[in-house]
Amino acid sequence: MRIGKVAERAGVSVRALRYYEEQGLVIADRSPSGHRQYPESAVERVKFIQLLYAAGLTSKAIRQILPFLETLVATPQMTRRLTDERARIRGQIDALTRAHDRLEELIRLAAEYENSPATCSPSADVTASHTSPPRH
Amino acid sequence: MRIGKVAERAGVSVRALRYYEEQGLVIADRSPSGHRQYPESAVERVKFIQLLYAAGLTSKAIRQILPFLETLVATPQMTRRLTDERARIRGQIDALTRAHDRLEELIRLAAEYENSPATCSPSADVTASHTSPPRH
DNA sequence: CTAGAACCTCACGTCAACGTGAGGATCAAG
DNA sequence: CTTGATCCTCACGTTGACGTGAGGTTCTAG
Repeated sequence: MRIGKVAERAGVSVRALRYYEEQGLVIADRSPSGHRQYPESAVERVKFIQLLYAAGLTSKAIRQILPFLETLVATPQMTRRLTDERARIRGQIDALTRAHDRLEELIRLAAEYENSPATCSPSADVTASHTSPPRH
Repeated sequence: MRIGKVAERAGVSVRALRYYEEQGLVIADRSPSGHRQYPESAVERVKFIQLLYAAGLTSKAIRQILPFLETLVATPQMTRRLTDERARIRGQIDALTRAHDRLEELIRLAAEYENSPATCSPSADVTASHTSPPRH
């Protein structure tokens, strides 16, 4: 399969695929004329790479994890990398969840204002990081 | 309060605080000599800014949301911004959760391999290791 | 009074994951 | 055979949130 088709099916740009090769994340055969030739499996591989990128992993971190997919051989270092990244992602989810909850709180206040602008509490400490009190 | 103290208490760098001012996220008085003077509330404000940065908001997005904290006046656009960002964060949490689950799956496979490498790989040459050998 | 800590303003450097031409070769269809 | 789509390799540009000096002023403790 050629690069354009892989890009289309994996939902990434052609440039991204060339970049992934440059980073050692995908390997492509070459036709006699120099065009990249990908196996079918490349599509799933690229999708997985995208998943990890979306989770905040760097090219380097992905490159260190990818060999496990092929060999399924888990060295202690490999296990360590996997669990480390899992921990990082958990932390990231926590941070996002905190931000989400704070925004939700603000959205609730906004809704209260839209329902009755005149009666809104004048000095709620909106920046404080306490959790909202139990609503009855 | 001066910039160094605010930085320390909010857990950010002095440079970051100057950058936030440049971006219009915090306002600081100036002493006659030109040193920035922050109110106590600046610490919480900066922590909130950091929370939003950590959730992937840009300076611009934060700048558009911050006025709501002071006025508590919710225009339709403000409500829109808040809910839009909440949606974005939810999407981000979803993506992270998918990556997390996928890593967990790999970690499970790695653990299986470490428990019985022979069933995963033909080469059973186990050199001296401090990990506990398989007990019959 | 003096030294060092803390502050100031430029202004260039960084890093990652690509985007965006430039300039040219190759492929697929009519 | 030609033409338009697709591909190639450089190689510089982009974006965001700061880092990092350079060169100079101000504050504060002894």
